[in-house]
Amino acid sequence: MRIASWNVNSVRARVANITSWLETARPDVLLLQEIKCEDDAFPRLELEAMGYKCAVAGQKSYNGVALLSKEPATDIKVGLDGDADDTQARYIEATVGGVRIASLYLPNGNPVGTEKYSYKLAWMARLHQHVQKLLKQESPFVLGGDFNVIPEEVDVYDPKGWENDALFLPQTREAYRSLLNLGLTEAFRALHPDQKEAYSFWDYQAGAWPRNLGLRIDLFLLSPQAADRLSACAIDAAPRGQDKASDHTPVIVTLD
DNA sequence: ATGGTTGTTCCACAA
Repeated sequence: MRIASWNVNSVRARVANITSWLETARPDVLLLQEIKCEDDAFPRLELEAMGYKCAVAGQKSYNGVALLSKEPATDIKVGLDGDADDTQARYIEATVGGVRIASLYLPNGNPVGTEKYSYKLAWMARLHQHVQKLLKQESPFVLGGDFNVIPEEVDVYDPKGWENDALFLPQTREAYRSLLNLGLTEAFRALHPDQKEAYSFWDYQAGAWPRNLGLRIDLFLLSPQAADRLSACAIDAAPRGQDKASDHTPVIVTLD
């Protein structure tokens, strides 16, 4: 089973990029983030024509996540528990082929020192709580998406320049590590412990893409039962170089 | 220190 994740930075602006990538990549599941539209505006017909069912948690203008799958997804859950007032569409989870799969868009958190950063930490705490519940099932699950966390120095082109950013602050990485330490496996780094300059995001500004000034923030976290089946994890940088590209590129994990 | 870019929307904000 191959599961891909892609922050598309507006699904409506990216329909051509997504369909052309799906034509050749053909993952079993595609997780999307930052779809930036409500459910009714989601380009369902175009993606169904590619052979995918769509489970969508949309929102006007900002955020929004989706889970596309060749086989129908069941038991769809939208949002994380723990804050009834949270209206941001950042989490969708469903079962495909016996695997529980989540598409998540973790809050960016900048600027630090504002309510945006406290929301990020609170959201991570809610995710932590939810993962504890999932782990009790002792079955395979995969959390994929834009984590907006730079796990380690090797995952950013300029660690010094990012040390005060919400994506790389010690407190952010601490919350991320405590999530991992529940017993999850970060698929890419587990399989490629020494690979440098393996990025999944390059800013639109300042020639970040041609200069390869990137970040690796699009991740797959696997439960022990999913990690047992982990056979590959790759970043496909090609879509980032195409016309009208998102600032993120797809990452693909393979479970046997 | 600033500016560099993209998308959505209302004349900024988020990234």
